[in-house]
Amino acid sequence: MRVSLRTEYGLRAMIALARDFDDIVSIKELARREAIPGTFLEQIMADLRRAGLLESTRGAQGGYRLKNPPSRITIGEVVETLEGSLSPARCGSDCERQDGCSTRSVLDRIERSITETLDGINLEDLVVEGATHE
Amino acid sequence: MRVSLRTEYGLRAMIALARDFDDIVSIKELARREAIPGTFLEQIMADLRRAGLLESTRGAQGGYRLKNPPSRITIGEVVETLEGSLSPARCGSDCERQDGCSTRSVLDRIERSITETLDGINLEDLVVEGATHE
DNA sequence: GCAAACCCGACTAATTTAGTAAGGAATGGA
DNA sequence: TCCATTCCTTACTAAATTAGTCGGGTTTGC
Repeated sequence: MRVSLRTEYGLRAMIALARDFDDIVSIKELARREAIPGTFLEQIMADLRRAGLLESTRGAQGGYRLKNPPSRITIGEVVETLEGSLSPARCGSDCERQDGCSTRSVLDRIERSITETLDGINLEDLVVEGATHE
Repeated sequence: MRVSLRTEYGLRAMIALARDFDDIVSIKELARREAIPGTFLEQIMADLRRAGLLESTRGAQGGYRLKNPPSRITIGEVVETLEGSLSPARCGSDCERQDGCSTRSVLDRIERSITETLDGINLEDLVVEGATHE
């Protein structure tokens, strides 16, 4: 259960955009600032845009910016977009004790707890926390 | 960031042992009850024993049981044993802004939050919650 | 002694991760 | 109008991880 590098990159890019909320920043510039491979970041940003967390401007002088203010975007949204569900192989239709299945409730409980935790932290929190970094 | 099947198996086995806290249960029996491949479970149990969460008895009529009462074992311990750290590639010695590195603090904060959450749930909680399963 | 059970390391197939590569489409400015 | 810039999309690949299997060894109760 580790956070993938892909998600780390996505979080860092989102936090960088949160720091300059008013500007449009290109992938090239973001990749340079955060030392992330450009073509990889391109894919990540596309996913975040499709998920409705970013908006893009195409063409020259184009780039990305947050679709909502930093305080309105949680890291839960970012992580869920880039990682998908927490659960492993799901208890499917072949599970004979579907209703009260204890396995299901254990994983669900863990998933709910973690989701709640991550939804409780927004980008603004992280910008403030990491403000001293340069 | 998904919980591996390996960890799910480990959690289920630990919960099963928590239900019969007084008995010694063999891997064969545990594997049957929880429908987990026996030789795979064997490896998982060995890891949990090495981590100090289980104790084993060798030879005929041997098996495993929890080293401590269910209320004293958290799922954080189980998950950490079986999954290892949450973090991806760590911010190593080549990171030029080691001290105030914002990346580091972001991942650390996420990791701390999740760890706290998982350490707040013990095996007894889960036994009670899943008690209706059969 | 022998069967039941844990113990241990090596091996493998399938999947996921972390990218790279190549080209297409939109757009601002000269 | 042209063209450099920038986003957009799909396809591919090497390395790592996951989910096991396999074959043997050791311990112990009966």
